[in-house]
Amino acid sequence: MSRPMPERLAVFDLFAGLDAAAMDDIAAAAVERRLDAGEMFFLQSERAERFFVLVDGRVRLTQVTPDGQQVVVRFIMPGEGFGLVAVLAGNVYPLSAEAMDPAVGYGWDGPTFKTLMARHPELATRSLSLVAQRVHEFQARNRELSTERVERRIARTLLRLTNQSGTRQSDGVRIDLPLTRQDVAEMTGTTVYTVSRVLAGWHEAGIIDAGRKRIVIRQPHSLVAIAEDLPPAR
Amino acid sequence: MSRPMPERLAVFDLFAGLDAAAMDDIAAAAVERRLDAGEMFFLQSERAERFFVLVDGRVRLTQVTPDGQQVVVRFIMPGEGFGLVAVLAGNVYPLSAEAMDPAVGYGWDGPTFKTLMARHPELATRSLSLVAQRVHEFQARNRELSTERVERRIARTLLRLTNQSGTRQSDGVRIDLPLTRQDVAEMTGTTVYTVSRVLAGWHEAGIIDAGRKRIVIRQPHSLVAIAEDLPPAR
DNA sequence: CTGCCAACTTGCGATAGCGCAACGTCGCCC
DNA sequence: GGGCGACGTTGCGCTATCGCAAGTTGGCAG
Repeated sequence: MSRPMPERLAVFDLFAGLDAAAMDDIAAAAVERRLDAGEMFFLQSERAERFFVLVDGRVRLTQVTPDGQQVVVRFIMPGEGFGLVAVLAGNVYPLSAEAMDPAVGYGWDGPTFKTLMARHPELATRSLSLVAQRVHEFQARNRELSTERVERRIARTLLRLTNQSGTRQSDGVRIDLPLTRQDVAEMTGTTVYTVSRVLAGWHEAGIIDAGRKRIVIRQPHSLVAIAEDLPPAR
Repeated sequence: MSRPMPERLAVFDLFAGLDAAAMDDIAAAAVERRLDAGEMFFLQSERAERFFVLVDGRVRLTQVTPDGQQVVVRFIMPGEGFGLVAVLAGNVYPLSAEAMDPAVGYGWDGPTFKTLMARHPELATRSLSLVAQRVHEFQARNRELSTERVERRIARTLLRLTNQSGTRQSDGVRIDLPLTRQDVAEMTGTTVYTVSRVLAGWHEAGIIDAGRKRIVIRQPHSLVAIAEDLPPAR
C-alpha cells in the first residue's frame, strides 16, 4: 500500500489552509485503497471505521430503505470526501459507497482522525464547515422535495450535476456521469417512467440531448427557467 | 444581561463531558437573550452572527422558499441548540427562529466559539457529532420524502414529535407543542387539507385524539404500524 | 456480425393528493 | 357574554404522477 503524496492531498477541500508540516503528518496517517469498478468502499449499516477522500474515479452513494427501495444520495468526484459524518458520529454507515470506475481513495479511521484534529485545530474547523455544508445541501433538498413538482426537481438536479461534473462541448454541457434514468429517478424522488417522459419532452424542445446513460444540456438557461419557475423565457 | 449559570449549561448535549473549569470559561462568554412569544432569535438570510442554546421556552425553525412557501424545519426544546451550523459555516442563517412562548437562550458568536473550541478540543468534537447527527436526521427525512406516502410521513412525524416532547397522560401521550394542521403539513410536505383528513381518519379509528393545536396519541402502536407499513395490527 | 440484455420509451388506466370554496367551531378579547 | 378571527373540516372536481405491460433500441460480448 503506497504512501499518499502530501502534495496531492493539499488540493482537497478538507485540507485547505493547512501548512506543509500538517499535511505531512496527515498524509502519513492515511491508507490508500484502490478499487475496481463495481467494488464497494463500504456498505450501509457496517460499523463506520474509516472515511475516505477520493483521489481518482467516481463514487456513487446509495441508501436502501428498510423496505428495499433504493435512493441515490449523491455522487462523489475526485477531491471530495465521503463517510466523514458517519465516522465522526461514531455510527454505522448510513449508506453504501460504490466505485463507478476504477477508483483510488485515501482513508483515515476515527481515532486517528481525532488525534489529527487535536494536533491541528484547523482540521477540526475545516471538518466542521464541510459537514455544515452537507447540512445545508440536505436541507435544501428537503425543501425541494416537499414543495416542488417533479419537473422542477429534475431540472435542479441536472443543473447541480452539471456544476459538479459538467464538461463544456460544442453543442452544450455534458454531464460526465453514466447516469441512468433510474439514477435520476432515485435522486429526485420519482420513477423511471416519469423521468423518461420529462427528458423526452425536453429533448423534443431542444433543451437537452439525451441518450443511454448520457445527458447533454444544450440550453442551460431554459433549464434554469424551469428550475426557477420563470416565465418560459423567449 | 445576567450571566448564565455554568451548572445550567452543563446539562446540554453540546457541553456533555466538559469539566467545570471549561464550563466556567464557556459560560463566561455567553450572552443571555430573553424573548417574548412571537419574537425572533434571528431571521432567515441575515448574516449568521450568533448561535443559541435554548434554556427555556420553545422555538420554531422555519424556512421560506424563494417563491414564498413556508416549511417548518423543526422545533427546538430546552437543552437543544440552533443556528450552530450557519455560524460555523460562516454563512447566512438558512432559516428563521421564532420563540413560540416567552423564551430564554444563551448565545455565542462565531469567533468567540472558535476560540473556545481551540481552548477546549472536546467542544469541537461534541460540535462535530451534533452537526453530524443533524446530517443524519435530514438524510432520513429526505429518504422519507422521496419514497413514502403522505400518511406514513405524518405518522412518523407525530411519533418523532412524541419522542421529542411527549407527556404521558391517562389517555395516551400528548404532544406538548401548539401544533397547527398547517405546521404538520409544512413538516411533512403536504397540505392542510390532507393533514386534516388523515387526522380525522385516525381520530375516527381511535388512534389519536385531536383538537385545536392539540394532538394526543392514544394508540402509539397503531401509529407505529402505519409508519412502518406493517399489517394493520389487530 | 450477430444476438442478447440492459436501458429506455410509451400507451393507458388508476389514484393519491391537491386546492378551491364554503362552511363549522373554538376560544379569546373587549 | 358576545362577536370576531384563526383554526379546522369536508365536498368536489382536477391533474400530476404512478406503475404495469408491452414494446423499441443501442451497444457490447463472443
